[in-house]
Amino acid sequence: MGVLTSARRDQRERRVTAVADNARRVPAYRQVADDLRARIVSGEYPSGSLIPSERELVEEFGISRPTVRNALDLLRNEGVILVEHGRGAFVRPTPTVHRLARNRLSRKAREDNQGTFLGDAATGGWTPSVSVRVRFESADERIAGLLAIAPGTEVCVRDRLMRADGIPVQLATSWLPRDITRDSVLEQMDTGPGGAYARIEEMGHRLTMFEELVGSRMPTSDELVSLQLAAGIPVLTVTRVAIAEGGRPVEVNDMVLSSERYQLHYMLSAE
Amino acid sequence: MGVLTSARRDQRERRVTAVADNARRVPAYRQVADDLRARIVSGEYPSGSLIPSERELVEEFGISRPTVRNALDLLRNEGVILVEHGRGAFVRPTPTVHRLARNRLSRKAREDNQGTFLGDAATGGWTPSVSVRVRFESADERIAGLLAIAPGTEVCVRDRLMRADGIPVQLATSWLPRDITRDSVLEQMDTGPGGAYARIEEMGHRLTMFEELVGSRMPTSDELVSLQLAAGIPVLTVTRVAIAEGGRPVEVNDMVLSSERYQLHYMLSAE
DNA sequence: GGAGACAACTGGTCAATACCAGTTGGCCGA
DNA sequence: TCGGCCAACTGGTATTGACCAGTTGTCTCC
Repeated sequence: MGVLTSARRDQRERRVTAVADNARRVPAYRQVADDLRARIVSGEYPSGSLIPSERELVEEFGISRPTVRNALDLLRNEGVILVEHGRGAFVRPTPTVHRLARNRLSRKAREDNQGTFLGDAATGGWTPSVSVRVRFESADERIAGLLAIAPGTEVCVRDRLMRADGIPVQLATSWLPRDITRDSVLEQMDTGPGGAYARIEEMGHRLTMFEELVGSRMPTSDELVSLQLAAGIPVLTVTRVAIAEGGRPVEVNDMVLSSERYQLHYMLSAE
Repeated sequence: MGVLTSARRDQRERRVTAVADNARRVPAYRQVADDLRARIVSGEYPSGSLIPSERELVEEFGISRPTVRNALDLLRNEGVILVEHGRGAFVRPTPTVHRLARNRLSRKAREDNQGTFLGDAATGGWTPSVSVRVRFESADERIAGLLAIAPGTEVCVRDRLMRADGIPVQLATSWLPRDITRDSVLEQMDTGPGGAYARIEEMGHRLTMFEELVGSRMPTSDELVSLQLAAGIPVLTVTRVAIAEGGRPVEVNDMVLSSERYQLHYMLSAE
């Protein structure tokens, strides 16, 4: 006999007595989800531990398996549990958050290390690694607008996948006008010490500003795979435009970060 | 007879021929979701329109209702459709994005209008309204740390719900040390022209810096209700610390924004 | 002793069915 | 004419039953 039997009877009695409150009958699958969530936050099911199997929960609560699965789906979409076929459902360990340093784009920070991602790694104390793919294409409407060039102009595109301690944490795609990158190391996979921004400056485009546009959304299925995201975890999106002396935009950088592992840190003047 | 019958037979034949590819059998509910999603992006089901009812889809695809619901749940969690009990499922219209201005915290912007939210409204051209609740409590660990005060010190807490054109778009909670707010309009609901920051400066705390920490997560059930969020839409979280001359933090502000309706805009110096 | 088969778990998918709960519009009676 | 009721839609919740598909430990056979 499950706990829900009495709970439901209570609800029914409340309805019968026609109390004026708006309290709705709580569906069984919600009750189960709430119960399990409570056990997790209370520590009864510690982080990383296996929670009872679906069939065990069927027994315990006295409800059918679809209803149990409905409850577990809720917790999964909230990012509370992690389900593995053939193994079971685990309490999701909360990963450490990498805080993107507020000064990550300052000239000094850029000179001190190999690039912004490697700089973040140095600040955060984790081991970075990057996979790069370079290709060329015609600028579409959006990129052309952000780079202030004509649509169709050839641009150099750098796709990168960044890892922290081997775990994929960030996807980035940069677009640079080809007239800046042509015959430079920017069209190679490794841009050398100081990163791409150092090379851009060496070619006479002194950077003055970075503009960042921050949003958030659920990951696409591609991102879900490449960032190894769990269900119910959104991504942070950052579009950065690097602006050189004279106001010319020289790079657009679209970043996708696991919201579970990243926070962005900004410092703004009050003036 | 549904479209899936032949699709599934194809899969089975492919398995029998033992082709070396890793193509898995695609579950029926996934196929239905993919099909419906394709119809939506193709424009066959325009934005805001009603898609066929669950029972109609059962007929069309020749599958059971639980399977249809499974497919619709997918689309719902992706934010593709919006389901209303008793009415049907609608193609989700993509709402307009409010871009939080890069200069929203500059002194000039603050002087020009009633506060940052009202300033954003002026920039974005929508009609703002705010509900405020003021209360007092003891600072917990986190707030005390951010405000550089002793835990347990009494603080003034301002809870706000901001609306754009009547639609709730932002939740904010501010903590201010009571020694700053005592006997001031900051403990009233309406802080007057220029907003809270203007009052803080009038009391002799000239603001020099704002620090912002940006993250993202799925909404809590409370936030889901008060921000009227659809399933599958994450929220942006911003923790802002206002720092006065001399380096003293004078306000901590936790903001929760619908990621669907907000983007944050930052401008960073390259120096 | 080691490799492989297999049993016994785990979750994943799907059907058929029943009834509850909002919404809507039309019909009927006052 | 107008108000209210009700039928016929819509999605929401839950059951029972079945079989598929990964994972893992054990047991047997070589």
